[in-house]
Amino acid sequence: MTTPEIDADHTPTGSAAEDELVILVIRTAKALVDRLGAGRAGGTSSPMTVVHGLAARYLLDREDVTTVELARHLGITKQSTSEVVTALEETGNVRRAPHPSDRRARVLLLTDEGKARLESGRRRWQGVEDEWAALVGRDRLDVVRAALEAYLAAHDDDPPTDHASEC
Amino acid sequence: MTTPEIDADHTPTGSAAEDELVILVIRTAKALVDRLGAGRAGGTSSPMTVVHGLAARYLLDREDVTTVELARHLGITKQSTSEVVTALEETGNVRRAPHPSDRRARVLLLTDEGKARLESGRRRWQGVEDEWAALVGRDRLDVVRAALEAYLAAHDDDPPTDHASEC
DNA sequence: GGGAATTGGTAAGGAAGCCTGACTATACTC
DNA sequence: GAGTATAGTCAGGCTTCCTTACCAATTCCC
Repeated sequence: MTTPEIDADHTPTGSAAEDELVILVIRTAKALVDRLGAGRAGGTSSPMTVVHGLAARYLLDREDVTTVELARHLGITKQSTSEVVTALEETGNVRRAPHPSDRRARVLLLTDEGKARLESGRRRWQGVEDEWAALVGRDRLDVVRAALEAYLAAHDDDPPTDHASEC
Repeated sequence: MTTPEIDADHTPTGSAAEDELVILVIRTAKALVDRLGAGRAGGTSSPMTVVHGLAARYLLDREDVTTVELARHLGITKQSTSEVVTALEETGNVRRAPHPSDRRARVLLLTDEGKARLESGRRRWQGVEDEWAALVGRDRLDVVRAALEAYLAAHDDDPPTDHASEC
């Protein structure tokens, strides 16, 4: 323990395939998704998939999120978002309440049950993160976090054609 | 650096939603995929999707890759991999050649055209990476790369039930 | 040598996630 | 009040991937 000494220059293994960073991020994300999904298979409490988790996660501590705002955050269409929310609603994790000032909109609220389940999910995520930290060190992971946040902050807007502003 | 002394206070912004690292990785990956896919929409040269890119990327500089090995690398079933390879073959990027020593197997080889297209794709990835580097600095990105590689090295084996070794 | 079990590969059908297109109902602007 | 923009839903389809089922070549083992 205590800093596994990561060796930041790659010293290519010789054969082939030094993955690009972009590829690494995508592959890691897939590995994480698979990992998290595996837990779900065990009949866990989590809603359904990762998207549902992301959606619920976004709802936490917010009380004025509408479907379209969630859609923007998730980077998918509002229609797909609506499906996700419906699933979340049917499993008792989310409640649709009338919007206080806009009668066509509805705010999405986590139910108590939803909060509890999300909390369990978050603990699981935290576990993975801790494990990762044990591998490379907390400080490195902080750098990773900052870099990812910076990227997302820079282009958090590649909407898959909200398609409402098209002629 | 190399300080076991964990300094875990992130100074929460107060309002809400400090994303977990796991979430950040997944969201970044999606952003990247969307970004890369956007280029494809413009009638670009790239095969089809990110998976195809990952597959082609793995084939580069290797000459003895079979479908199942590729499947293992991609983390999907061999059936799905076969589909991917077929698509790659139909677009002239990959060629299936008989395996030198195993007559039931076939090796997957990038055609010259495939190599050219892959190269163009890699340049695009590199561009994204450069942009990111401009944002956070090369050195930080090197840390990110190392951390991702470490994670993948640790659990690169979550096969979605190869399902051939069951009961 | 001659099965039996493995392994590489393919084919057909289905589940899941997301998208486009079309349509209400409310809100904003003049 | 008319016209446009926005929140949301419904219907249908595409894509990706998985499951189940199946061949063909290989290896194990007697």
